[in-house]
Amino acid sequence: MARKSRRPGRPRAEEGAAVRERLLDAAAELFGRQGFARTSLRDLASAAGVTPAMVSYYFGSKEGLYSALLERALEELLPDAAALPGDGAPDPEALVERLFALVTERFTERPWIPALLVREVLEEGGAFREAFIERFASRIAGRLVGALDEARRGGQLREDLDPRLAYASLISLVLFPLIGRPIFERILGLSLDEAPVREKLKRHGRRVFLEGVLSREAS
Amino acid sequence: MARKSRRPGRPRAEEGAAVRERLLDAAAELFGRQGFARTSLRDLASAAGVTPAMVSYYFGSKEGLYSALLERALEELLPDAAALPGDGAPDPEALVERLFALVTERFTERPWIPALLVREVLEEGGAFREAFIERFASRIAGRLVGALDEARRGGQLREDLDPRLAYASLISLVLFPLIGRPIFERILGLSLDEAPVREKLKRHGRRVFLEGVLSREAS
DNA sequence: CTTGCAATTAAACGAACGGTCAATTAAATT
DNA sequence: AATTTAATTGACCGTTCGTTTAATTGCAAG
Repeated sequence: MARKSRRPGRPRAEEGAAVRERLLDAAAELFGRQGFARTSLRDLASAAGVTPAMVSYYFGSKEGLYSALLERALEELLPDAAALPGDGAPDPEALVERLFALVTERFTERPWIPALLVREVLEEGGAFREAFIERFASRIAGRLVGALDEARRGGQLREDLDPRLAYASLISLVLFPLIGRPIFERILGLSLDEAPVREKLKRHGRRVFLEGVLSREAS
Repeated sequence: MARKSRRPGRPRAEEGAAVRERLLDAAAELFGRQGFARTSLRDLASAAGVTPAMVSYYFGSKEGLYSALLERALEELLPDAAALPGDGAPDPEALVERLFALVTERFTERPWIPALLVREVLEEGGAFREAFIERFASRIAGRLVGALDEARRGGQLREDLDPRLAYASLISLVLFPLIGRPIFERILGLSLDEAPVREKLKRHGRRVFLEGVLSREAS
């Protein structure tokens, strides 16, 4: 990776990608794989082919690089979130289908996203938990709980359903197989790299959730 | 916590609990709350009221203390796992009820267990993943998948159900609300400290899963 | 009562860490 | 062409970490 040691000084303009971007890429890779604390500035710099001082230069500190990375990751997910439920027409089946498809595909094509989620949101003291809740989870939760409740009042879902618990179940069914992917794959002998398996998983999850919450008459 | 600094030497026999146990307790608390890397030996020792050298003395190293802790945690959970499915009589409803009750109660009364699960099993590179899969997850998975498949062949569950995916859904519904407990509690305004909320959650999870997998005729 | 082992402390060690800085080179501006 | 600014390095700093060691004290065995 890192070319042989260079002399100091500003490099010629022709060469490769911006250092800032390479540092962010290296951070996504290494923080996702081994976590924030276990990744040293020296690791990061060497993966990006520069010296640790560049982290200070571009991001002020290791924490700064981390914030920038999370910022970028969040930015990538926001359009997905925005495209989720049609606020006006509460069609729970379409919403659920869309949610399963979105999460399953995004999280398999960019496996460092669930890894970061585990490390920085689920984990006690995770650096990203606050930002994630404020700017992401609570917004989505609000809309989904609202949509579920509306569908319930419209008679599509079971009368006695608590929409908050339904939301928790939905998120569990959608997220946990991908968050626990390495473990499930090993003990069940499945591979989400294969598209047909992903399809089966989506179809199965959708069905369990919908059968579990739809009202009997409406189904 | 730690009494004023003592002179060296072996302490009088009368006083409190064994140092080894106090170190394990402190490790459960601190590793669960702030993680392995962010917990220094000095933190640990001070929480246990001794000096960091005691960790070397009793466990050889910080890693050794960690292994001993995980060992103890696993030992605590094994009886629960053993008491799970009656191998002979596949009654999915009873099994599911037992599983929800067990996990929900254990994980709320000892919140450092889900925290450790996140950190050391779910997390990429978690130190406990291998041991957990070998000695715990794969055994439970084998038995549960078997029980689910048997129930399916017996006509209690949907004919077209893949028991491995059903297992994944079951585990997701049982585990994720507790693993993501702090986040769910915040964005949904619930508190699992209250027993009635726990009961509602169990009942809801059980129902979603069972409605999602039971065959229509048999229910 | 003595001798030796067990348990503990204070002090210190070397390694690794995050971070800073002067020096250096190239590009941009005047 | 001269000057300023941007980007980069290598060397270094102070801190913190996990671990080791020597000294110290109590207890058990002979």
